[in-house]
Amino acid sequence: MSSSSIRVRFAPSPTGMFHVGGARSALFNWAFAEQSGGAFVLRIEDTDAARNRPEWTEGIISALAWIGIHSDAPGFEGPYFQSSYDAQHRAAAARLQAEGRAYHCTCTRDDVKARTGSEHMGYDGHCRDLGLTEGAVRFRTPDEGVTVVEDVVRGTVEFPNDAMEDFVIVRGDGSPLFILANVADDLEMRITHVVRAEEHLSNTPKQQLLWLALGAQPPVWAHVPVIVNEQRKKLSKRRDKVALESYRDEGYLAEAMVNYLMLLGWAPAGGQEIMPWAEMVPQFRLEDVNSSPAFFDEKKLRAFNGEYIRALPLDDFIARCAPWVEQIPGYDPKVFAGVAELAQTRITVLSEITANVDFLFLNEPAEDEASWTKAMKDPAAQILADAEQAYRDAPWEAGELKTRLEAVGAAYGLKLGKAQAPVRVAVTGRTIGLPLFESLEALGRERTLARIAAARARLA
RNA sequence: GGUCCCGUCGUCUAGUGGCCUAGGACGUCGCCCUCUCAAGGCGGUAACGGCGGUUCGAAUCCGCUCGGGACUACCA
Repeated sequence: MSSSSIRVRFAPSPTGMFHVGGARSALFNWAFAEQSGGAFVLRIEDTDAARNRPEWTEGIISALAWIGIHSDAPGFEGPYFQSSYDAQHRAAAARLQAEGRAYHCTCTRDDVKARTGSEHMGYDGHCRDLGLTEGAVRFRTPDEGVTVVEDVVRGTVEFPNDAMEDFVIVRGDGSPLFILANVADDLEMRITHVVRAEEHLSNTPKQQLLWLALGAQPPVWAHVPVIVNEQRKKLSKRRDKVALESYRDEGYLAEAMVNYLMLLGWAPAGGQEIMPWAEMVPQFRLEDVNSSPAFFDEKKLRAFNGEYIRALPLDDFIARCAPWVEQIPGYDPKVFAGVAELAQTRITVLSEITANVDFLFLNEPAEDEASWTKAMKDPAAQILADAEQAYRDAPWEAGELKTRLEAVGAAYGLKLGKAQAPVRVAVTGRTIGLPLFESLEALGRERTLARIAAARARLA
């Protein structure tokens, strides 16, 4: 890998399950780093001890690995933990104070409100020149002019300085805040491009001021659009299904998830959407990323997943189903291998494999009341009786089983489409499923006849 | 309230002044195929938020307006 000086970072805080929005940001960073042979730095922003938990950190690392961002891949650096850079953060704050760029302040929110008479007005600069030696530390922002942020996806964005309050960079207890720690770390880790979600855009002028005050050249900024729900609100951990892990557990393929996520806010040239990672990377451009929010559409994700499942070589498909089918009591890998191909076009998430093949392994087919009432109508009892008769001595092969059931149905003026329904439900428990006669062949004569008999008994 | 961002089919997008009677994908609807269900094939549906301007010509440029969103903590 040709190494470049490009260094990006992904800096999640471990305060919950790993989010699809975070995954998308990570992927954009990863693609950008990979295409230039640059570095991708993973930094866990764990300075909010009250909300952090080690298992969330583990979750981030394993979720990143799942989508192809492995800690042993070339270019990957970290994980670093923000909490272990506390000394550097404090040093940065001290330097800012020493140079008159920041000052102590003992005002409370209420003090400020009382003075300004407004909920909405920011800090009024009360302690600016008081020369206090304790309390929180605030950064002195310019009173006039504008701070210009050059953003690769948004263009030039100007923020009037008079609307920017002197913000707190260190708490009263001496611990640095995100806004400072984040900048100090990016500086320390020589980050060249900050690619993150748009929700951080309004922090950016402040951070840019911090970079400058710390004597450094700010990075290239790229604020990618947020991912929203159907209400067009930012995806929220409590309201929306956002945990990457839950998609993995449902049987979404990592390749499909990655492909889909990359398309949220970006599109490869030529209109082709299903595209492997290796082909997307070289053509990914930050400047081509859209600036409007994107809705996370699980329907489309499912469609992608179905495509990816169907494209799997059969062996691979079988292997990927293992975590689900192995949990079916009585599971037999050889039997499953025999019907797997029939199931491959019929599922869109891997977890659906269970309902398609469980009848082959369970002692009794699954109970589904709706299927039963739908299929066991009028001539059902006779059809089952005749089928049982016809199958008793039939050569146990799908084509023959089909021919015989066709004949059974014909006696009642029924096409195979109707005639097969009672048999299907008797044997598999459900009205929909794999092609019936191949299923019977796989099940075997003995169990097929037993289930037909059981259904007849229930009907009688 | 303040600051900022965004606005093409229901959704993700292509489109950067004429190739646009706006293309693709998902969804949806219909047809074909068919032992159920899928898959597959074919076809349909549906959008430039609005109003003004610039221009021979605007989805593309400008202004206004409306609508949506983010941030606004001694959280990250």
